[in-house]
Amino acid sequence: MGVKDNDNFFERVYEVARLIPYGRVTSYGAIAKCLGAARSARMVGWAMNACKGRDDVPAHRVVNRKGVLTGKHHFEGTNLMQQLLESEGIEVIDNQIQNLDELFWDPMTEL
DNA sequence: CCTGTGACATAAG
DNA sequence: CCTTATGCCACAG
Repeated sequence: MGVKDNDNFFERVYEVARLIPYGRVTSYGAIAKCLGAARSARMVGWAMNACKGRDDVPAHRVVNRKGVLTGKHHFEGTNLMQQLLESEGIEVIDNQIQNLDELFWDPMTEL
């Protein structure tokens, strides 16, 4: 329907992001790798920037490799992202996800 | 076609 | 821990 259903890369990022289980997180690089563009981690983040307005995309579950909420500044307010994560049972201290080892969800491994 | 940009990743100091 | 620098790639203008 419409002129273009898929924007490809962006849509794919959103698709993977939607698959992130509740109370879990993943990294930009992991998603990028899952898409076959392991070196385009920045594009994933950029896609997130364009995800504003999409309730289907839990961007708050996507963090950087260290589990740091690097993109929190792109959410409304200053601590919305952290609140969303804590709301799912994820402990966040100083913008960093705790127990990342267990919470990390790898789309390559889990899928 | 070229340039700028960006919520990363990695390395180096 | 911090900042800088480089690579890397998709997209917008």
